[in-house]
Amino acid sequence: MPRNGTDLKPRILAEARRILLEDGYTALSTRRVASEVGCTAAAIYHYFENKDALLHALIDEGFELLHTRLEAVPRDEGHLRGLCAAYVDFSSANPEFYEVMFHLHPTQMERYPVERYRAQRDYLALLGDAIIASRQESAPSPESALRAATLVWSTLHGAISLHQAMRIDKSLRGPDLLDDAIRLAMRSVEISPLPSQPGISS
Amino acid sequence: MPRNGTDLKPRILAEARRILLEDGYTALSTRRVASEVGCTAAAIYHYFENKDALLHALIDEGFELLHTRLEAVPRDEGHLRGLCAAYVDFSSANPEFYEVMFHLHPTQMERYPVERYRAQRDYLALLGDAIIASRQESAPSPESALRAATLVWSTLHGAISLHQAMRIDKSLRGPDLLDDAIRLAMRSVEISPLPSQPGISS
DNA sequence: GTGATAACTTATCAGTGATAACCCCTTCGG
DNA sequence: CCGAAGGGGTTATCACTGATAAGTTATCAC
Repeated sequence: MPRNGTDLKPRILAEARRILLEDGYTALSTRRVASEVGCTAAAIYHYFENKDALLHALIDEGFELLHTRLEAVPRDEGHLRGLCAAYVDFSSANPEFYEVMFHLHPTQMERYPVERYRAQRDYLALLGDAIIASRQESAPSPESALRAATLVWSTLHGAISLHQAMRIDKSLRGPDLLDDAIRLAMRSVEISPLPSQPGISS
Repeated sequence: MPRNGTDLKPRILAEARRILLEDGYTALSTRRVASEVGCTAAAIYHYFENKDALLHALIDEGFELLHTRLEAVPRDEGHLRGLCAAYVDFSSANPEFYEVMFHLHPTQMERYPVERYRAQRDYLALLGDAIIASRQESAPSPESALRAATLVWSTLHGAISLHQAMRIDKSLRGPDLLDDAIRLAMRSVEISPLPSQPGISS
């Protein structure tokens, strides 16, 4: 039972989230979290197996936040476009969340199985449903919808990634690239099936 | 003058490159490099201002390699498609290079100005030229060619990034996503200008 | 009360990037 | 031929990082 008044676990999570959002991923160290919580670094290991577990809890939060954002998109005829815009908006509003959610490679975080990223299937399913709904005349199979959704996601992610890594040319405005990516993602499902898709039967 | 026989700088670079390619970015530490070179960690700081400078030299190598790969693409009617395929091939053949070249954020490597990534303008220029050449009937302006090239690049990068970070669904084959991205990137310039591009006059 | 157990702390380890101070070998001016 | 200069390193050390083992304290069940 807590001898420090309140339970430490939510406070650790809160401080870690604050540090991540305010000072970025590199500033997130166990000692820093501990000092702001008011405990010892070793205490964190009673609530989280290791630092990656703590980080993973934050990633879960990020996926949950993204999920609510995407669920809030009205399911009208502009559902797919709204999902794309909401995804990009989420990345711009929470760049630190986006970074740890999608940019941390297994190289840097190898302890956790990909299975825990199950929440990502949620938004892929959302995207897939929207894609199926957007072409009710020739409804694609679930598999090809998943593949098309992955391509949409990938298109948006590419622009977001380059934008956040500040790799695009200075003469280009970042938001323009993001807009272009959204338009292209929409196009990718309008004109699909793309020619010569070996893995797709339809 | 070298008292260790050969000059240490190329050997440091060689060992660092080997460690990066064989054991990945996280295994690349100054002490590890030093031990494999046969010197002390502090010696590295005589040849490189800090670890980031060493890493940056490797990134330069990566850009040079990518540059030669792209330059080798025949400039025929399939130039643009060849560039896309060569870019994707490079990322698959040299994932560790690709990671440090395009995935390291300023958060993790903040000492170096974006200007040193000038080599990236080379392949953007290559892409832009290929785009201009591919539509000689209505040649786009250099600015819109740069913008279109960035979108092509972004589309490829998105698929590569998700593939390398192992974020795509297990039921999907990674190469399929990469192929889809190449096709979509080609489509993006065939159907461009995309509708309602605020920043483009043509 | 007494034991068990959860909730910590203290001490410590191994490894990281980085720096200051020193040493040693070569080279060059005289 | 000799002594100063200086590049090419080394040793020692600092301030960090994540992580663990062992000890301590508070709380709860009985």
